[in-house]
Amino acid sequence: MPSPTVENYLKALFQLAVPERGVSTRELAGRLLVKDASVTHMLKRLSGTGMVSYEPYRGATLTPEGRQAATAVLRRHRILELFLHRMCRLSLDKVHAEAERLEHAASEDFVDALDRLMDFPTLDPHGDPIPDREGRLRGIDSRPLTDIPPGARVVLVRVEDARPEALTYLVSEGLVPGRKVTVARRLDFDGSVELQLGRRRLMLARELAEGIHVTPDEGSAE
Amino acid sequence: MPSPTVENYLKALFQLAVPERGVSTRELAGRLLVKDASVTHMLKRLSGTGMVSYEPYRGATLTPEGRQAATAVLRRHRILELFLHRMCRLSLDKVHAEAERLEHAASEDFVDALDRLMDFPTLDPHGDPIPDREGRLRGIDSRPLTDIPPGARVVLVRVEDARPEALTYLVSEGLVPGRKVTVARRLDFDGSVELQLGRRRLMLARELAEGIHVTPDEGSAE
DNA sequence: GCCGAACTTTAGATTCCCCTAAACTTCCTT
DNA sequence: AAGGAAGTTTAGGGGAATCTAAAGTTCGGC
Ligand SMILES: [Mn+2]
Ligand SMILES: [Mn+2]
Ligand SMILES: [Mn+2]
Ligand SMILES: [Mn+2]
Repeated sequence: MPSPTVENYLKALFQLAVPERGVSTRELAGRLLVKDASVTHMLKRLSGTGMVSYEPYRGATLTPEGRQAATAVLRRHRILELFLHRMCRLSLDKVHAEAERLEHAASEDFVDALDRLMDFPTLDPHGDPIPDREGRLRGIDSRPLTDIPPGARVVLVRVEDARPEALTYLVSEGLVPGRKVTVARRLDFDGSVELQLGRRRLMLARELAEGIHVTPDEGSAE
Repeated sequence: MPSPTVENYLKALFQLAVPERGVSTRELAGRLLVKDASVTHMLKRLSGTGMVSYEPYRGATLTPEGRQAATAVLRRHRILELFLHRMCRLSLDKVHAEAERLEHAASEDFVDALDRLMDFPTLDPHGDPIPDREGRLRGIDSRPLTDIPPGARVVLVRVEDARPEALTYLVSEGLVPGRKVTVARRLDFDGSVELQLGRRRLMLARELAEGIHVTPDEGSAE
């Protein structure tokens, strides 16, 4: 059984992966909040166990086994998050930290039981897809708020959970998956976006707007 | 935040405690499946942090802070066990191992949410009392099967979860909390007990019978 | 009161995971 | 084609938790 630390490395490697390129030492170190030297050390170890293919100075990639282990962690994480939010009523900005710990302790059996209890959901409470048991994950077509032309009416489908304080703020403004908003303005010089929320207007810095993914609101004519 | 290992030591110290006597190094080592030398090492560390009072060669006792931390772990453990059994349908002989890991990852908030979800239960699925938030735990008056005179009709209130294989066997025989049975015979020379289970009779070795706690069946006249 | 068995601690090593500081590689810019 | 900045690895060390082997303590039985 891989340690929590190893599971976190694998998950990060999976989430930072871009086709055709290895994930760099620095990138991983940044994500995991450890020093570069620690990452190098761990990559060698993971490479030794066959989870990662690693070429010094060239970055690392998951092997098929590593990928499977990584998506298993991601599946546990997201099912746990949804359970914590939907059934335990923990707020959207708290579930990530809790799931971050539970994901390493929860067995497949337990997580499958939660999955059944919630009737086999496909999205976590932040709008991220839940991998199936084989590690496949369905992409959702959505675009970041920063790509939407002014005037468009959209539905939030995903609100990234990377920076907890950012998420806390967005939750406090009601900007959670499912919420409908209108894009009022886009400031091209800094990439910030102004939203119309009912009668209020809210300015979002680019950083924030980039983490909010939306689709056109084709629903209820209102 | 104490590590999982430290939490396990505190919990064991709490559960092995007998009034007026320190818990011995060997006893702890046996319970935690580590060597005596490892226990000595840890006891010094715990003594340094004020969780344990430890006198070399004389055993160890929890301080008030240590006791509080220990009962908090026990509370998490038992609420998780009940949740896994009652809501996730995991079998009685599997919940302990799962809770043993989750207890170190689950926050008080999460566990309190489960507690509410299950309407503030007082007993775990093995019949052990769930400590309240202050660490108080209600004793249940029951006696081990080995103390019951032949002919008595009794209700199982507690089935110890120490040895997993034993529990698996008892579950397979339907010997779970709530089950009513009649004591058929008691073999004084080895302490084993024969039960009448409907039309079947079942012989239980002393080892097993000692871990089954019962009260007189005052319920339904049948 | 002593002696040995049972128990406990000490000493020294190992694994995992992290750190800092120094050396090394890569690759962009001039 | 350097030269240097950015990125990476190596070297050396530390804390947590474990182990084995050896030394020390306690205590019941004679
Ligand atoms: Mn994690
Ligand atoms: Mn999420
Ligand atoms: Mn445990
Ligand atoms: Mn239990």
